[in-house]
Amino acid sequence: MQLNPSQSAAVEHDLGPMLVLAGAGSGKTRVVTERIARLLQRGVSARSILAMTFTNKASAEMHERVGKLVGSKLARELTVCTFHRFGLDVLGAETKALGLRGSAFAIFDQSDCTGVIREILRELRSGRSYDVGAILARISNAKNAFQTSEAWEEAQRSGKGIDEYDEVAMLVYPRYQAALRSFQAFDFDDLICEVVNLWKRRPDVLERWRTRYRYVIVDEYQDTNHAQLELLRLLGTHRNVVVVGDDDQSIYAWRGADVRNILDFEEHFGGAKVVKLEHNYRSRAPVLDVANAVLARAGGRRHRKTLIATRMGGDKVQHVICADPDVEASFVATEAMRLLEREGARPRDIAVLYRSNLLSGPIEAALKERQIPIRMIGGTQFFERKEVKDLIAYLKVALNPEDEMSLRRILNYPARAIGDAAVAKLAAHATARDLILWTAVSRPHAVHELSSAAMEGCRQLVRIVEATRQRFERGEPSAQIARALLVDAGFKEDIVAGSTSNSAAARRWGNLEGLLNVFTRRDEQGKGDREQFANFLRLLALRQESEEEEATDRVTLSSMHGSKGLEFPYVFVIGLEEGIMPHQRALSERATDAAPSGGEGEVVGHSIDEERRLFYVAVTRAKDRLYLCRAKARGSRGKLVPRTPSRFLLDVPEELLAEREEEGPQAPEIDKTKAGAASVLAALSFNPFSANQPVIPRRRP
DNA sequence: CGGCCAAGCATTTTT
DNA sequence: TGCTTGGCCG
Repeated sequence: MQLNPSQSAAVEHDLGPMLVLAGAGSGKTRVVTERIARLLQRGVSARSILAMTFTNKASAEMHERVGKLVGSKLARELTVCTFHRFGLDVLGAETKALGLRGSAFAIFDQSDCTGVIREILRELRSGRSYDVGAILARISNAKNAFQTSEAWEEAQRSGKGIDEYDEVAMLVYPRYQAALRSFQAFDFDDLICEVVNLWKRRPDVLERWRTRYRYVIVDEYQDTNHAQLELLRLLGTHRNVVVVGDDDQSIYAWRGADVRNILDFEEHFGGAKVVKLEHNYRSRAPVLDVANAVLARAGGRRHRKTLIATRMGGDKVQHVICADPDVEASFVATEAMRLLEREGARPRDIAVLYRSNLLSGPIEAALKERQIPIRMIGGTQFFERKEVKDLIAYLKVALNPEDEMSLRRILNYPARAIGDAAVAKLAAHATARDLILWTAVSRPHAVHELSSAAMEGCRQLVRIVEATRQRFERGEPSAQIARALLVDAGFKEDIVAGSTSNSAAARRWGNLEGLLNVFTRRDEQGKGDREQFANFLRLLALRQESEEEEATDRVTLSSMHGSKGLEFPYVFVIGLEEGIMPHQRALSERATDAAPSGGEGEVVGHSIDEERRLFYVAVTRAKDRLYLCRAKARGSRGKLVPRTPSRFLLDVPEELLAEREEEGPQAPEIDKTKAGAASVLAALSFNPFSANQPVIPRRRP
């Protein structure tokens, strides 16, 4: 298909900064990929082009699509990666300038970081428990604003009120930074901030990167934070900076994204050209009418855009009013069934979106009941799951005994009598003699006053790690090594013993199998030596899913956030009630909420707008048909509570919606709970536990 | 040190 | 309502 005039303007644009305001479904990726192809055609060297995205998935897709246009050989020369990956590569290439011991550093994910903070809080013995996530969020905000702990403290004290969490965060921040440095580790924020710091400190280093990358393209620009803007400003002196985004889809302010980056782009990069892509090629007119109505009420500063439909016709958007969540779920499932059987829809054409993952339960059950295959997006990232991290930590220690963070993680996992006291003794012993912790662990008899149980625990751990190390030396495939390790360390027993239910244990074991599969796949493709494997493990923190599925034909269940960038012919949005969408937390502030640094007060109004944009994102996922569902009553910690319709729903003019009521199964409401459970079991007609429960082989005694 | 029980509390989560 | 967390006791 031909490009429209705005699209070609963006593709053809020559020199100088440009902001492409790409409304939902306006062919943004196409514009970016065609633009890259165009640059290459004009003789720009592929090596001088840098395209940054936020997710691995987005960068993979972009890379692939450019490859289709220009050939994979040329595409390989391009740098298409996530912001964080770029930061990592810069830091990795500049270890000398950074003054790091050795060339490797660790990358700490969220749980590593909260672990560090938990430890610091324990040392501070504040006598009260805190939400570590809230503290981390504040530290993260400060870091991204390049406030040192002192400057931050100063700013906070002179400025308006500081709350309790600010106080603690101030106390923790410098210790947290010091701890990271002592582990020679970077957190995700550091991957960006430390690049900026380095470049500011060392103009000569910056100059090298500037000459290398003369064309920079950034996707989803509305999601960038202050540090990323700084990085871009430093790198973009050639002024060939092109950013693409949509301020109306800014939904990550709570994670530190600063929508002002996209609003003020023209100020940050003087003389910028602005192109608006307002033609929508995704959704039918009735869907877009609703989307535009939602935006019409948006407050705050915006780059005003109105989506223009190109796909006319189509059904009115349905407003489905359900008696309760079970009715809602059965409506969704029944309607999905109808679409599959009568309208020729494939499962992959259907998505169910919700504000909070908590809402997925009934839908999941209702779809399963009808044997409809589902795929869930969201939840804890694969590589952040505890058991996965435990196994990785073992492997890391076996490959590098100096990795103290990983060692501490596995020291007493599974439990082997090395508690807090024993760890403290081991650490004290090591520090006093200037040894690494591992050395102390391998010679427990030398450690003063270590209990004999703990000593035995150390010996056991050393045996396991040592056996693993030898396997690596013999060059066994990594999957095989990991499998043996699982047996040696007794993961299975611990998981079975430590899980509340069989299905939980099965799920966790399944995650380990998933990790083994990742290893196997890697083993099969050429593999590489121990060092490469160690590096691979290190990079897992930056990777999301175990890169499976995708191609599977299933109904998608996703949080609204998780659905960004996706599209489906049929979309159900559920739970459109006050308190859920917008979420309660957006309506009333909580002490643990971290206000984005530099934010202009009025936090509450701010977040309501973000909720509205989130609703807009959800609506614009739909191509052909959209169902907006709400329940008249919904459980809130156990009790069924009446619910009022979401204000966003009320903002949509009535004539744009087709309203229908769902009363639920006419089956006389005898005993709801019993009838419900019984009918579910009857419908399943097979053992509900056998479904996703891999057989757990018993280990020989 | 580890297991058990009770209280508290519960968004969203690209890297 | 169901899970995590922390405190207490064996």
